Amino acid sequence: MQTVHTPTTSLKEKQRHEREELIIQAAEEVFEEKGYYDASMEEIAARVGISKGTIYAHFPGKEELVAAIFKRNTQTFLQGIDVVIEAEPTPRAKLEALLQFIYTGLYSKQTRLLSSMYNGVDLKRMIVEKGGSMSDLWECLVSHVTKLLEEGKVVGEITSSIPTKVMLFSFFSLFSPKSYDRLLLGEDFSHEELVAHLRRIYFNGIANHEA
Amino acid sequence: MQTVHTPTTSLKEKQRHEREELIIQAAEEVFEEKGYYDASMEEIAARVGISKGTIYAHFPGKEELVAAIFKRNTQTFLQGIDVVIEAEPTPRAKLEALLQFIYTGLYSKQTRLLSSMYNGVDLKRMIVEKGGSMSDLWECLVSHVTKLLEEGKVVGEITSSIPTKVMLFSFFSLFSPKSYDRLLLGEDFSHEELVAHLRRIYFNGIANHEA
Amino acid sequence: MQTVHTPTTSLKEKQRHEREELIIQAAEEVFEEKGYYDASMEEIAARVGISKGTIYAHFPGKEELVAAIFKRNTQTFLQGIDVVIEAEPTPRAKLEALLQFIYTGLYSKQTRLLSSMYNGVDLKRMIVEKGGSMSDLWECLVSHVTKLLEEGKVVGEITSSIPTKVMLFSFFSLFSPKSYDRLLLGEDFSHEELVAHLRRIYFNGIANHEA
Amino acid sequence: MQTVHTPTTSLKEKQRHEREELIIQAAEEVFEEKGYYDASMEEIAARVGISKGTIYAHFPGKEELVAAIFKRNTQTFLQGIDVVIEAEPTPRAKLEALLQFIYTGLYSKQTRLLSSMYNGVDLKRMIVEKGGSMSDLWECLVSHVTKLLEEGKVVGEITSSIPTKVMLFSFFSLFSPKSYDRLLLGEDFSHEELVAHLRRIYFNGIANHEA
DNA sequence: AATGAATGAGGGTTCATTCAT
DNA sequence: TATGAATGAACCCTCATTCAT
Repeated sequence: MQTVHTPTTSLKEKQRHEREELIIQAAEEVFEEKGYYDASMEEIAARVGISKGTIYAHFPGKEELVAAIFKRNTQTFLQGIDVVIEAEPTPRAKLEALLQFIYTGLYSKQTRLLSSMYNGVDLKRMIVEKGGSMSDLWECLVSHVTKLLEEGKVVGEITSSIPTKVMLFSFFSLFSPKSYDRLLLGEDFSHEELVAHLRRIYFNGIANHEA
Repeated sequence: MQTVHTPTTSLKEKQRHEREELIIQAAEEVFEEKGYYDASMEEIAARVGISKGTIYAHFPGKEELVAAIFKRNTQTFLQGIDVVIEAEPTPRAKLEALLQFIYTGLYSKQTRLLSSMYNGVDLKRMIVEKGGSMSDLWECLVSHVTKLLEEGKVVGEITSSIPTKVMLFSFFSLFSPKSYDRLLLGEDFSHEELVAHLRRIYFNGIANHEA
Repeated sequence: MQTVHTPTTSLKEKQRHEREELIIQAAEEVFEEKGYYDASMEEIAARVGISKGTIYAHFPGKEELVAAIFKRNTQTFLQGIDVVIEAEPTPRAKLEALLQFIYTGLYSKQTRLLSSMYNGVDLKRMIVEKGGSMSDLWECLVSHVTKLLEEGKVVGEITSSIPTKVMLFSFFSLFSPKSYDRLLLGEDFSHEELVAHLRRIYFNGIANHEA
Repeated sequence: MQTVHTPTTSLKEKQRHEREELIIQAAEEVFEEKGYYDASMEEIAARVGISKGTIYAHFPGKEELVAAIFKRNTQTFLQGIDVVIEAEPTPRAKLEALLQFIYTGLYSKQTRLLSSMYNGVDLKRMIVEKGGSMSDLWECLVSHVTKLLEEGKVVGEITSSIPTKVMLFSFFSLFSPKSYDRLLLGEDFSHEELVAHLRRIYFNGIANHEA
């Protein structure tokens, strides 16, 4: 009997989720293309093929739409991190795998989106207020990398003469997707090639050359 | 007669320039504090102590105000680069000096400003369209760094096994001021310490270790 | 067959009526609490425990819902008037009874509702257009009071030196529930006390003091 | 010298005031015609012959526009009250004069406006919050009438057997302009006639008949 | 017949830009 | 030339109403 009703409910739930997913995707596109302010609810709606009002049936407002984007991406992303890391033997190998995962995965998109919106609203405030999940992604990432770097120091793979925090900072600086990458690199490099080179620079840069 | 008028004209010209400078300074402040959208012409004018309308006597619009900021910074900046570079002997020393100059100078502010506004407007389009001068800074910087990197390769200071373009990219990635620097680093490092560490990572990363 | 169906139909009819009654009650509540504009169909529906759409199966729109409220109240009210009046001997006694009936009965609510919504919509137009029934209540009331006042004049209970129309106007002015009653009176008076005093003022005011 | 500047300033001030006055007048019209909600800033602006935005240069928002209306009316009104009262000898005469003043003056419009908007917004809240002046009018009026009624009781003109508060309430009930006055009275009475009759009813109603 | 997701017109508000003074 | 009042387009959001299920 409940088997009769449960599917019915999940059908609607499912449709609702699909619709929300479509909205989030469109919003993501438009936000990235135009930035937070020039992205209008109207255009987002139009790109989904629905009306403005419908968005508000799914998300309370524009800010919450941004928060939802981050939340979704965060969830997807966090799920992958552990799997990737555990598959590798040494701290350095783990870091390299993490790096590959980040750079080729949706962290790339996320960061690009973030940077396209930073200082959009009080995006800082907003993400702190509404998106506990956003901080989660960040903290999870930071704690993983920190742990790996320190393990690397312990096993002698990584030099101890540079503070871990600086290495952490370099890590994110070097591998964060830049909006000017194409500008600098032209079309000469694939993502894969680029990341391979950057990896070499980074690990050479932090390597323990005395070993 | 014209000898009477010419100085008068230059006086006015001078005053005009001073006024524009004041506007640009105020605009720079407000844009960085609030981002492109939340910065209002009203507030910029108020901070200069003039009226909105007067801004329009000097700049055609808000976008052009941004362009003017970049243009002025560019000019100031370009003037310093050559001096700094020429004072050093080797390619690597030149690069390090350039780096120091960049990181401690106003390129820092410029970048921060840029990132605080990126995707504010169609800032991408705008800078391309209106800011020929913007590209100038960029291209000058790029050509200098490229030249130095290649010279370093020639003299054997720098490994030839990584493409110059990638090194270039790394250079800017690693040393560009990030909005999350304080977040990652806390208050533990001064700018000077940080740049010293990053320099070590970078040059170790691209060093020719066979030498 | 039709004997089978007829009761079925009336059952449905009855249920339909009950449903409409529930909607009207909820609407009345919400309209009075929030006023016409801030009352949303959503909330009315929610308070009945049905969906918005269902309301539209019973009433063509929000305005008609208001009209229906007045219509129902009118009917209920008109039924009481005659009974009350006939039970009294003299015109003045009839008027006093009527007054008591009005003031303690649902005319009070009606008027409060009306005033809470007046100029809500083009409520004026609407009531004229849609609520023939509304005018009915009004006209019935007016004709009864007019008749009683004139009878009172004839029997010498009421002064003839004031036009009946003015007395009529005073009647409604004095006894209409005001939204500021609590404001002026504080908590010092019960409805009963207040109406007793007002009755005295009114009848003293219109009394034939020569008699 | 200051005589040169002062007029310049007052000219602009004056123009500003005139413009505000025009806006308030138009707003008053539209609010009364349509009620708070159906009155759109657009229409108010159109009726002044200006654009929507201009209204916002004078008033922070729609609610404040309402508050401004009340404030202005209040000021105008309060100025008249004392003058009118002092010119009369006895409490009753003062009350009658006050009544005449109220009924024929702009209190009439004010009340009509108020009633046309009551329950519009949280108009209650709003007026309390923003329009200290609104309460002022009310309290001033109430305190005057109360005082006069009690003086009347002391000198024996007015019966002591009805609480002053009730008389107060009756006073406002009877003389407040009603939206249904024309409905009840037709075109048979002028304001003057009507107020004369009501005055008689009221004072007869509260008179001390034992005297 | 009931649902509630979707619609879309409409409203208040902001602000870059213009222009009469 | 400087001013700042005025403009008006654009935006976010609400909610009565509709309609596919």
